[in-house]
Amino acid sequence: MSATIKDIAKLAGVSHTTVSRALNNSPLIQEETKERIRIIAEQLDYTPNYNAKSLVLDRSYNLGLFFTTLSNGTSAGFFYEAIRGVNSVIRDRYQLIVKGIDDYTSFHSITKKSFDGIIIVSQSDDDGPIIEHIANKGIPLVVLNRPVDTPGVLNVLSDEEQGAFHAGAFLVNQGHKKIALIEGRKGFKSAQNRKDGFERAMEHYGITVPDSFRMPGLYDLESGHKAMGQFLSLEERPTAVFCCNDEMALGAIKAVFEAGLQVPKDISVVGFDDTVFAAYVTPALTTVRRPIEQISEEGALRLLGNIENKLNETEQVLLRTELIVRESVQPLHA
Amino acid sequence: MSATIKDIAKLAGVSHTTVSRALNNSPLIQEETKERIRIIAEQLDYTPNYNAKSLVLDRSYNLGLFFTTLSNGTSAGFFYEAIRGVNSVIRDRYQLIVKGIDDYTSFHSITKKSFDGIIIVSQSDDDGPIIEHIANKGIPLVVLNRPVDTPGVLNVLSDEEQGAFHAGAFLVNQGHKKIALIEGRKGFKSAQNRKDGFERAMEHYGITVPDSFRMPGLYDLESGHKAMGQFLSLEERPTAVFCCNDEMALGAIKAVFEAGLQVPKDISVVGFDDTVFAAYVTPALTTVRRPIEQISEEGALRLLGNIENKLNETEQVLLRTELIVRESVQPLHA
DNA sequence: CACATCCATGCACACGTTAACAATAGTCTT
DNA sequence: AAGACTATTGTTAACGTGTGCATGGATGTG
Repeated sequence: MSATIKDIAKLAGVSHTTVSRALNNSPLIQEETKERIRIIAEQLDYTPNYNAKSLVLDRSYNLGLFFTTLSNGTSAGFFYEAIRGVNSVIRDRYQLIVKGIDDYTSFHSITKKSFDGIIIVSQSDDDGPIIEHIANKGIPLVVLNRPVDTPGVLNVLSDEEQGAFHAGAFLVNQGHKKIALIEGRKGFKSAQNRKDGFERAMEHYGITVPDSFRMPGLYDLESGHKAMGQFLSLEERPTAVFCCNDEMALGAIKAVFEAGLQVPKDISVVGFDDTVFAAYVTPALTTVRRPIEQISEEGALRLLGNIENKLNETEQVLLRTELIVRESVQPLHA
Repeated sequence: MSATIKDIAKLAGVSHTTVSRALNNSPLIQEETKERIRIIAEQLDYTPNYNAKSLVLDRSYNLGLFFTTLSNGTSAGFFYEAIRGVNSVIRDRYQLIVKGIDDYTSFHSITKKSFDGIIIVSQSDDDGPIIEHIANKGIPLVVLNRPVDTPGVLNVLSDEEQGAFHAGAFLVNQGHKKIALIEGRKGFKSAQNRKDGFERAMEHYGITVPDSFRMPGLYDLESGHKAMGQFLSLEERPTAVFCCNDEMALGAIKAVFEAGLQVPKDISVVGFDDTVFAAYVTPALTTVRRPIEQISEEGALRLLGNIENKLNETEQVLLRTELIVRESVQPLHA
């Protein structure tokens, strides 16, 4: 059906070896021979058979992009940005194969032959086994978005501690002194990091946060709502609340409105994640944005570096988050 | 490195052909021989080399999922749902290769050898050339989301005319009689379909829409804002406005608020698309949802049918939209 | 002029798999 | 008991490409 190097060879009156070399721009072949062959290839609309190439070169030209799950729980914006970021660096050098980890019944088919490298956008501790499997098989790997301590694995993620620090600092700089915290789900590393950053900011500015200004949370709407309820029932209320994610912030805002108060006029609220809806709720939410697209770009870039230079660099890279200031924080003039 | 059928053959004391047949469960091989070979394969942790398989079987096990663009303009939710839908159908039978059409500098590398089939989620008329290229190459193809008249191409999309009809009918059923229309961008087929559906609903219920109740639009925030401005300046205002997409609806709502009026109390608004933010704006937008996930499922299913049965069914499938009722429409009691 | 050197190309095989055809042994038929 | 048929396995080539080694011609050198 489609032309092969042998067809070209016949027309050019050379061996298929020469054609192969010419099309790969080998220095062994005379320049004019190359040119002649290139022209014939063009005329025949020749495209190399990548399956054959793969077989002999032992490369697949495939890059795996695996998400914890495709079916549920991954936010659309997150997903989109991750694919965009990776795609922007690989362009036409590799094919991007998108998969959900939970679609695998067995990791058996994940081999060095079928993937030149793999990018895991990890959103759960359950991804441990697949990470280990891939590392064991010796496939170049980068894990994004979640800290991971398997040795020999590249790891790129956002510096959430720093992001939370900035959010806290911002509140202080806006004149707030009575600042409360709604924590993330216990056991999640992100929850710990965000809390740590917040605490560090408070310490740094010499602000003490009483125990009554700290409430646990579960990263969901309801727990944010409940926590804010508690704060509102205090004799001395906080003037600002830092919520460890946007969803809890939304719940918190709802609680404020239900109490007949206003955000940000009566209480300021800051979230974390810059979820898609953050810009559209009322008031638009001031929040911390994780640079997902940048993370995936950086991750893809370093992975390609490892693949193409046959290195095995294995550091952990932290990228800075960005504070997105919208309308949910009120400056307080002393 | 990794085991091949020849390694298995040696251990089993048979020829590699027998191993190949055994592992492919050929009826030619004795059941006990099969079992013996399977056990050895298991022990060696054998995985077939798909590149070799592909070469001889002339199949790639790859399915292309192409979007008009990845870099810009595709909405995240749309993107996510499309991938989910397709992914749920193919599972482990194929690898899903995600690409942006605008990343291709040449379609040259898109061949029958590298893709067993291709799904195009089309969002622009500019996709014409690639569709034709793929159809010419004889690669099984389905185009989603946008009507396409290239012969020999499967086409699955939502019935927007019907969706707009329902939206219009809903307004009438809520008691509205003075209903206005903000049209989509001229020249877009979707604009025509949505308008047609709306008109049909008005006719069906015997409601006349004066010319002053019709404004052109560009599918963007600003044109929606401007059009609503016009309606508000009329002596006799409409009580409800159907906007041909959500973004214009948003602009329209903004105009209402700026005029000191309320949605839906003073004017009801309906959108189209169920964009991600539709649920989060205030008031939450009543709108028409296109079943993207269902479209991509249906499309993938039919594509696989064509691939695996070597058919070339080539019909156009219209799927029903769904009216999502939220808070932007007020029932009007006569 | 004989020999070494270098440049451009070809030969033959390899990659891992499937499949057409051949071969062997056992079974059935008459 | 001979021939036909069947069931199971093996032999060999093929898919399209890349590469180590061999080859042959041109060029340079003493």
